[in-house]
Amino acid sequence: MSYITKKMKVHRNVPTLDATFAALADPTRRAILARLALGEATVMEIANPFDMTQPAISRHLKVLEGAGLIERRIEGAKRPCRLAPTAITEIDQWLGMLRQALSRNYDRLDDVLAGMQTPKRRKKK
Amino acid sequence: MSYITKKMKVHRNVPTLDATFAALADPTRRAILARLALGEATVMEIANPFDMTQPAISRHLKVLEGAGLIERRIEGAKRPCRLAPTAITEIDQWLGMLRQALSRNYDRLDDVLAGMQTPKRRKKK
DNA sequence: TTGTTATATAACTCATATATTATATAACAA
DNA sequence: TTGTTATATAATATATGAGTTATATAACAA
Repeated sequence: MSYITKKMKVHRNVPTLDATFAALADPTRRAILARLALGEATVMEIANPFDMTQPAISRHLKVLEGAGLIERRIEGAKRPCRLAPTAITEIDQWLGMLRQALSRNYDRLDDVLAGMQTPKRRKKK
Repeated sequence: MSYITKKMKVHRNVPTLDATFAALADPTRRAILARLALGEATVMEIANPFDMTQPAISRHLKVLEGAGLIERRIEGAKRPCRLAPTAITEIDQWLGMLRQALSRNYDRLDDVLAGMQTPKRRKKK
């Protein structure tokens, strides 16, 4: 029996996780986040170390902002960026499900191993 | 002053995080993982709830396996899949950096707020 | 005002990803 | 053996994504 009874249409209406994971899938964007982990920075400060044009970086920043991974303020002509907490929280929540499942599997493995010692015994770890 | 002195070529030589985040960016694949969190399942068992063809699901499973998110055994003609722990661990490690930075920012905010009470006090930038 | 700096947007190219249908392979059942 | 089930692969169409150059806008400095 399946965990769901009817055909499942994948809902694209939870764009946040899509956007966040997609944003993190790009190494340039992860490098930008690593940079911002050191502190706030303007677009040009971020762009400088990269072998890439400023428009390319601007697009990456837009993606990161859309994913809730960074925030930007306006300071004259500059747009300093910094890390935002929201997306990380959401990711952690979702990963929690997998972590739990994996730890349950681990417990089950312990059961199996324990069962090999004392067969026919059902044990909880 | 920049945190790195010369132009930075983004290294594509850490394919694991790329692959893992990219795998998680797809809602179908996240739904598959959610299914597997309930326990091992064969390809057809996984495919059934989805409004999508079997080859499409097979490809998704290949992506998930390539990302280290699932493992598969061979059992006759069936290929049961289950969650794998490796990718999650790696993600957690990487996210750790962001979490740390965010909590430091939070502490700094506390400093700022504290500084507002007692002005002229030295602020750590 | 004029020129310069900081950033964003548009138009375009090229590569990659996702889905489909059709088909191949391998195990199983009769 | 033959037919059926379980899964994978190939060929293909279409969409999306990341980079480029050129240009627009807005703030700043002189």
